[in-house]
Amino acid sequence: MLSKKAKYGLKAMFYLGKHFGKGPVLISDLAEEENIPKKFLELILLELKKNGLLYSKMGKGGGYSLSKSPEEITVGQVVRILDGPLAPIPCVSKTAYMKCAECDNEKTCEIRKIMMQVRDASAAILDHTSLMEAPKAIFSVNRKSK
Amino acid sequence: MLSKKAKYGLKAMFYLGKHFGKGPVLISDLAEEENIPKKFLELILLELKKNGLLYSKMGKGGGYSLSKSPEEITVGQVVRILDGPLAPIPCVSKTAYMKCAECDNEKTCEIRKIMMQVRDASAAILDHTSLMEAPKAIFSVNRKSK
DNA sequence: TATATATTCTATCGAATTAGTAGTTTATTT
DNA sequence: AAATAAACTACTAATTCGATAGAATATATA
Repeated sequence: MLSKKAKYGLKAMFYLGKHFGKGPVLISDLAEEENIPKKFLELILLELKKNGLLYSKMGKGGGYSLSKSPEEITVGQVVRILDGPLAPIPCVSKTAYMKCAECDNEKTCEIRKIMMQVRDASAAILDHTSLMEAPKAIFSVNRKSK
Repeated sequence: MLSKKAKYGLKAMFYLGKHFGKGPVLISDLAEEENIPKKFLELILLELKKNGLLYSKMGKGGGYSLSKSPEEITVGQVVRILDGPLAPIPCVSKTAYMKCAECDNEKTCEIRKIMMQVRDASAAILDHTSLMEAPKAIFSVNRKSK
């Protein structure tokens, strides 16, 4: 499940994507426009900033803006920062791999094989969808064998 | 993230799949073989039984077995019972749809469009992978447009 | 330099979820 | 009746989620 945090974060990022090049946006405005609890949004934007996706400026005339163009920021990046790895289980994560405590033979683990496919499919979609092209459905899943 | 509950449940189901046709399996044996806390496993098996995936018998000579052949049970079914809908957000779930509280225009919601793709990709994999064919990689994700 | 503005930081909090455990009850076989 | 094994009920500790509160810091401008 996508957390509210990630959902709010994505909303904010899309909003900032639409405003890209038009100067900084205030947290307050963003919160009101997108119906996000302001204080919660503060933390979210800060986290996205610390991970290099946002630029901010304090004081009058300040606010938040994307640190690069919307085409260069993917939904996958945002989700990973706010919700952690896309992988359903740590042992199939490419960005945060961790061996299963119990599992002795990773090669033969059925669960791992399936979840690997799920991870790959999800990552393929989320990592190739930027804040610009988001609305387009650019992927499909095709049956191969059997 | 796949919960431990679902992970244990899948392990148990694969185990029962391998023992299909060889008589009932004891919770105790299953718990020990697969390194699952016995009491926790009890609850899991009960839930899978109540949802029609397992058959059980009390008393001596009793135990658990699949209620149908392993080919007929998919990983998706097991995960949905134990962890709920596959969809990352309720508004893209086919089995447990729920409108987003805030969202006024579902058609134009970017997040929804992306998560719909993720759901479809995940469901395609999990719903077409049975307890038998689990180890095979039968799907791939192909880029379409752009 | 004082003031207003806006982000940043630290801390806390209630509710829900997760991952179990304990103990009792019921059904079944011998 | 005794042994066996699942079924049921009820907790609980620890963590995560979704926030909120208030103070600190940086920046612009008058």
